[in-house]
Amino acid sequence: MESAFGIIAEPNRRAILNLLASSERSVGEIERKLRMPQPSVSKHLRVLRQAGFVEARVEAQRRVYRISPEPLKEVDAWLAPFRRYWSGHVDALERHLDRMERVPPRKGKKR
Amino acid sequence: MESAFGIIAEPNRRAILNLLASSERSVGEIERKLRMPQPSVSKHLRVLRQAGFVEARVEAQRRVYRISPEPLKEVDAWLAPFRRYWSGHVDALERHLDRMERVPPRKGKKR
DNA sequence: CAGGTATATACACAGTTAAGTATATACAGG
DNA sequence: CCTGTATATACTTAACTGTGTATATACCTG
Repeated sequence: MESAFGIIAEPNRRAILNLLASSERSVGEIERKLRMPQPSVSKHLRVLRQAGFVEARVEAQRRVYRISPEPLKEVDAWLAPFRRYWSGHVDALERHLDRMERVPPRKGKKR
Repeated sequence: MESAFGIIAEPNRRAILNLLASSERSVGEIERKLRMPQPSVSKHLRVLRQAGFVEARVEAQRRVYRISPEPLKEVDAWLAPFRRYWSGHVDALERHLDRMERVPPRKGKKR
């Protein structure tokens, strides 16, 4: 599943991203902070890397991972149409759209 | 998988939410607009309903679904720490945190 | 070079789940 | 009532995906 949404559906991956949100980390640091087996960390990081959520820098035997924002940006963008449901500015337009924008599918009108 | 993230990992469910973002719809309307088998629509709607993404109003034999924002709000909130990566205001603080906030490498066990 | 550290990968397995098909329930209208 | 419409649910199946275990690769230090 290559969708950004599918990637962040996994709790451990979100935990890793949360950790990287504040600063870059090596695999070992993630492993210890999250108390998660090393192969698991590496595998999740691979998924995140291939999906563009993180990128790695090689530093001797270490790989230091950091956030790469593109896919998260995409998720953020997807949320846009829904923000009106909680973004305070509850004006008439919203209710209006909600009631009117129905497409009567080729039959008589109802209600 | 009860997490809001798991729920929206499914493309058809996102499509349904997108449709409902602009206005409420009956099951049949969704079925036709998305050209998706009715049992599939009903099943996805159940998942969405149980997870709090939508709520339904009964209207004769129809069930009219509409967005219920809470879980999406939660997703939106989760994104907050990452917004600094693309929210324009790229100031020194960010890079600073990114470099400095590393665990003091060794010198005794942590905690 | 040996030995240790850091990370990646291969493989088998188990749990989850979306899709398809069939059927059940509820209501409306003649 | 009977029929058609609208929606939900049961069950099976195939595909995926995360985990654990074991191993491979790379690099550093003495």
